[in-house]
Amino acid sequence: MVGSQQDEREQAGGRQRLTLVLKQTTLLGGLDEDHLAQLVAQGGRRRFDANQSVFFEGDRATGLHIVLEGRVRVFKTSPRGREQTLMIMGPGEPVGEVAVLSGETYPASAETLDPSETLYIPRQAFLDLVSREPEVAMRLLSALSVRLRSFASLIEDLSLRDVSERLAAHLLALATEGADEEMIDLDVSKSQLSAAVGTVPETLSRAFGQLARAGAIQTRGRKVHIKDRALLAQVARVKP
Amino acid sequence: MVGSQQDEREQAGGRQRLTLVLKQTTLLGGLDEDHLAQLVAQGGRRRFDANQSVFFEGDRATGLHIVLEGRVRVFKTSPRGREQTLMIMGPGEPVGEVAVLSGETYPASAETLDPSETLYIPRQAFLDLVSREPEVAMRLLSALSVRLRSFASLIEDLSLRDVSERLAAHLLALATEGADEEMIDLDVSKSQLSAAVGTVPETLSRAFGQLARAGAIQTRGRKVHIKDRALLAQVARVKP
DNA sequence: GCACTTCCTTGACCTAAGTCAAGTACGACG
DNA sequence: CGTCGTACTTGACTTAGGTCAAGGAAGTGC
Repeated sequence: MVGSQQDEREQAGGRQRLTLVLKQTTLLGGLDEDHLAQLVAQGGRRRFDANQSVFFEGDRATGLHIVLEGRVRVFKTSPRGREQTLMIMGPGEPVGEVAVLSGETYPASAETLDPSETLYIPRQAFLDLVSREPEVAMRLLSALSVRLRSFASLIEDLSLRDVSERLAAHLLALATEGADEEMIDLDVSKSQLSAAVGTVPETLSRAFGQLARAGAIQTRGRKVHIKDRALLAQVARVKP
Repeated sequence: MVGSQQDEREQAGGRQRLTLVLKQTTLLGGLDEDHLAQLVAQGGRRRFDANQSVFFEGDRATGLHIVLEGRVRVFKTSPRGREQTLMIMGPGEPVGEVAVLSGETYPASAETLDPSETLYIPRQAFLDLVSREPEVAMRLLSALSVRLRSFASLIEDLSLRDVSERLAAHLLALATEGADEEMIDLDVSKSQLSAAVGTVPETLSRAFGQLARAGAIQTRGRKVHIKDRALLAQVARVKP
């Protein structure tokens, strides 16, 4: 019976650690231990390999995921196989909440970029929580609103800017949010980057080449050195 | 004094009528008369001519508008003058709420398509209401979520579909939500329609011509007759 | 009804960017 | 380290669609 007792101890410890992780999330960080434990008990941990599907566009939406570890990419796919990334969510961020709040199905697909772990929360449990906890509702409103801003920007890019402009803006955003404002260490493949920028790998390469020949950047593998930030901002048509 | 008393009666009557209108809105329809009256008192009615600006992208976000009458278009503009419509809001719908929920500035511009009237609600008044009234918060979450779905669709269109496909899909959506599933009475100019589809008027005309020559539609001024719905759906790559 | 203005259509032209193909570079594995 | 597979780059080519211009159609005001 010794092995059985050890298993139960690890499980209790695991749950404590999980609520600790949730306490660090923006969305759920305001909840007390009891609420968090209840939420964990209603849902469940999900583990995914890298490049594994979390859900498919059109699937019936039974719940949402909070990313605990790893990254999850949300994207649309064309019949011809091209993809457009909508967003990439990291630890602490919700995925699939739109489908839980309105409609019947997931409006896009989601898959992991890395080996990942999520907390799955069934639809009703989440709706109960949000309607009872004003702070969670407010935090969720804020998160959705940030997402709408991001989508509005992407729409603007796709409609009103060419690929080099879009890439320049994307690189600037990466540099601004990174540790080093001059050296970007791309944490996704070039292929994924092209899906985020809204183009195909061939065109992305060409756009990188243009920016490099113009003297704005210099690339080596996955590293991008921003040589002339003002020029990059000019190409991107944003403030430096 | 007779004129003065009449003015006060009309104002009280106008406020009663206004709360009645608000009672019909999805967002605020669950509120009682007192709350609605309080909200009205905190904000104010705004009247706009057709094609008048409501707010500009980048302006400091002091509050949001509920459309009472008319229509308000939210859009992005490129330095070269092209426009991309994000959404068109009609009576009962909020405009600018994203900016109130996160960030400092409006992320897009808004202008009226028709002579319009709005209820302006200052930022703090709205945030107070949402945090105190769970039902309003839930309705707002649902509304934002619908909007995210709509944006995701637009992103997919702009990135993964060509103009004729986009126009076909747009016409199908209009026909589906209209009174007559075969005859669409366009309620915006062709120029505005092109901004919604993500192109320029010349290309829109050409796309209309393609769909007409293929036998899917027939146009006469602002009326579009859907002659072959299945074909239109096939072009749009959606279900009929 | 007429004149004027604005919207829409059509043609000519050019370019951005996607498709296809092949070669190079890089990463993973044994 | 060598081999293999995959990602990325580059070239050739085609096409979608935007720009510019002009004419026709429709709407507005007197």
